[in-house]
Amino acid sequence: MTRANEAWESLMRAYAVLMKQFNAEDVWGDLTMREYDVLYTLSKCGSPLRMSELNRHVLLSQPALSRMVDRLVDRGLVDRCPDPGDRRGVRLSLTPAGRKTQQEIGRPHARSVTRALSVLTPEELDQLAAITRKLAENEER
Amino acid sequence: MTRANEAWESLMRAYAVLMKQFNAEDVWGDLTMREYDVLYTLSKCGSPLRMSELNRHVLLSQPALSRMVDRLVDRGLVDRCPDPGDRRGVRLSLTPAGRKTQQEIGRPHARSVTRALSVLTPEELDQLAAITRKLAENEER
DNA sequence: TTAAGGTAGATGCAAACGCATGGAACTTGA
DNA sequence: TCAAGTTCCATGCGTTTGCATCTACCTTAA
Repeated sequence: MTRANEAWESLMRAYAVLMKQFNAEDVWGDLTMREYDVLYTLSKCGSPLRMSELNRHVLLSQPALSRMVDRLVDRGLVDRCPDPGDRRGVRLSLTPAGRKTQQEIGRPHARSVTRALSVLTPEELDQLAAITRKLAENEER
Repeated sequence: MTRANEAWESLMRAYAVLMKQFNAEDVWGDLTMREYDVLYTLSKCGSPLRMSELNRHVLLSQPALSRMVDRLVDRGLVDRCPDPGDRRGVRLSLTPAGRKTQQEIGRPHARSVTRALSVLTPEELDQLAAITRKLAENEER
């Protein structure tokens, strides 16, 4: 077992444990965590976002994301309009209602995150952020 | 945005990026990553394992796990037998075929993991493992 | 001993997923 | 300029998922 494999296994385990914890919290309203993730990504990355770009951030297949966006559009949380520059593509953005929903869920969820990670020291938090950022940025190889 | 929230977002993003990378690798045979995860957990945690124990390690609802184990039993990869000490429960273990399959997939996958994490220094790998272990162990609060 | 409450895992069912594929629009090179 | 290849997103379809619920078994306490 190499160091790399131990680190990855430990990361996966932490992810699973925390995701379960967060999922069990009663803050999601009538959204799933995955749906919230889409709203959050749209709010964070700065709309409008392309489908493919959004898909890069969300752990979901392209067809599944396509249909989830469908549903969010139907529910009035996301706006999907054709991209004038590339007529194959779409431009996705939050509606005002979508932004509101994201914020209302995001606030208590952010508190849960803070609480769950409060076992780490500020130095550890910085290290964790730096290391995982390095991993995520190294998208190709 | 607190440090904790930045760290968590970065961790999630790294997880998503790496999972997509691994999923795209052609090493999974006729298993899904989630199915492999079950076999891996059984091999790592030392069988026999209770359903509920297995469920703690796998990011899947209890019913979904129950049915996945069904399928793995049907395919001859997992053995499920009643627990003599608690007749509600079951004892899950790998069959020889299951162990073989896990190893055959695990080997190349482990190499992918090593490669993907090779952007980190040994010190960073140790820090990552230590920090995420701390997070996972703090299961309750 | 037994009734009340809790825990382990299975099952019905609607919703969501991934894979394969489709059509339309962009890009490239001859 | 236009045929071949690529990219973008949507759709058909069988499989898997989560929620709610069920049954069976264990535990506690009166």
